[in-house]
Amino acid sequence: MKRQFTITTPIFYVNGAPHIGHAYTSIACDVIARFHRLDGNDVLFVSGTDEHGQKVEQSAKAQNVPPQDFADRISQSFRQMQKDMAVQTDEFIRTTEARHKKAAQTLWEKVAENGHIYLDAYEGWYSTRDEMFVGEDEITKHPDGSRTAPSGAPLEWVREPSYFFRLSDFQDRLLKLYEENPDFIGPHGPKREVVSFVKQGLRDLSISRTSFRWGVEVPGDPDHVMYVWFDALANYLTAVGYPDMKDPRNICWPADVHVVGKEIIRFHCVYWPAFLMAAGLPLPKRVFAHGWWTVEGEKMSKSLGNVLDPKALADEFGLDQLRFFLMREVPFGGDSNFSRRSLITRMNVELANDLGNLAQRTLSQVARNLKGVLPERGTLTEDDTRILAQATLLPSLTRNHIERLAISDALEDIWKLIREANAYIDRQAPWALKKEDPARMADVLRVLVDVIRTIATLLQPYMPDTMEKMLDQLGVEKDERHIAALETLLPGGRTLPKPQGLFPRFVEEDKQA
RNA sequence: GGCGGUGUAGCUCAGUGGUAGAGCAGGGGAAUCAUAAUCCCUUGGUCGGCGGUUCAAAUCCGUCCACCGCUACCA
Repeated sequence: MKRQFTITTPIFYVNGAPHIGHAYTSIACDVIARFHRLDGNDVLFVSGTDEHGQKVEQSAKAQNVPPQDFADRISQSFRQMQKDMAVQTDEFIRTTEARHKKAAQTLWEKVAENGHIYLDAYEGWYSTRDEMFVGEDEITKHPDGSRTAPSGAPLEWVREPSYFFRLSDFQDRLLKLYEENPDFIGPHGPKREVVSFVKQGLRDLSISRTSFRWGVEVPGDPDHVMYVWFDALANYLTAVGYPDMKDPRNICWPADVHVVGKEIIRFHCVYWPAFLMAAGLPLPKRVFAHGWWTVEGEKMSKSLGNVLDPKALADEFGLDQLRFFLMREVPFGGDSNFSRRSLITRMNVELANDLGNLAQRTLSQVARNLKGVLPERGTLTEDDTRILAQATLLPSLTRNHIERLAISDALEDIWKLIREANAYIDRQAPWALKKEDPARMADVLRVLVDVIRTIATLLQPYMPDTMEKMLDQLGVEKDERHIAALETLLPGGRTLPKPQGLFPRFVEEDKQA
């Protein structure tokens, strides 16, 4: 049954070049989006960049360029990264675009109209040198009564006018939301953190700043710009045409899932639903937090110099190989470690040996022993029926996993069938049947082609380029590659192209000192 | 400090009351269609420690230890 499916990546903050973490979250969303398209659904896949805030203003100043130029450059690098990773978004929202400012300001006006915003003052210890407020627990108190920030900068008590959002009014409604929609936040760990955070009591949220200018102006009070998160979160509405209620993309709201990094879970699970409730808008159905990558066991950081560039990795190992590894290595939602060794192991064992070799050994026999012509489905033995049944079941198993955002579990099930197919070909030994019973040999090879077709079809979201080639080799036409098409058998008699290895083994170059 | 997470085979992890699991790595064998790939069999764990509940606990409760994350207004 066809349905509308809307998915978003986190909105990327433009204070640095994209790294493997940004690629990971983009690819994960892309796999889910592609799977839904393959399954016949209408998909809106949204990504974008968050370009306002003091940090951007400062970074631009440090480079002596206007903030917009700075943001343009970094935003472009994120777009390029997604292109390099074969991530196909439908919308890319930049928070500096006019359409977005309009959406954010309209959202603000709605929330204000409904009485959830008031003007007061934000007070706290402020470091002029760092241009930031410092929390009570980060402050060092000195014997003479003075206070300093972690940076050592002196602090002064500052009172700054600020608009506040009545977040405290939403505590009960938020708890009710989590309770009535157990899947609203995933996975369980972050969910408990959010729930206990809300249960501890919510304070009203300061949602405007006067200390810098690089932001969306607060409607009716040009001295203030919006707190970046009020601005940034609104991008999800911008993507569906808000506030134009006649925009055809309106039907894409509410989003089915916001995929986010675990560090921004609170903004999406607490502030965002509260803003939407305050504006009287429908809430997203789900927020899902994924974990972080470490690199060779260490935290990725600029100072360690181990920040991974996704483009360089794709160039060295292959884009589909990289996509596969990122999706396979870790249960979506958990933290994981990136190491060359485990990437190479997975490439060689799972891609080259298990899958690539399965296709190659099957197709080379079709090419050599059947003159490359796909045979008709023959009389099925018990063994044939069993593996075909497993293949028939696979689409719904995979669909269920994707529905739960269990991206790696789906691969696990697909690989179970791949291993089973390798066992099947050994049991049936079509190379031995060649002389004894050529008709049976053709039947066995046909069963294998059908099984591999199912596998390749379902792997398209993960490895779009290579699976396209595999389906070409299997003689599957372009319009026979969606999930529903698996229910129709390929007609026999097609001539298959000459098979070629798709996943070469990766041999590490000798490292010379 | 508070809240939360993790701790299961050499490695990465699955397993929420009923005789310890998968993949990789290791060992033995088979096969030779294929990218020296594949298949079969197999070694290996007092499920972080201690205590408790139960006929029965990796699984529930308590406590301790180790590591990690969050602790709102700089995303």
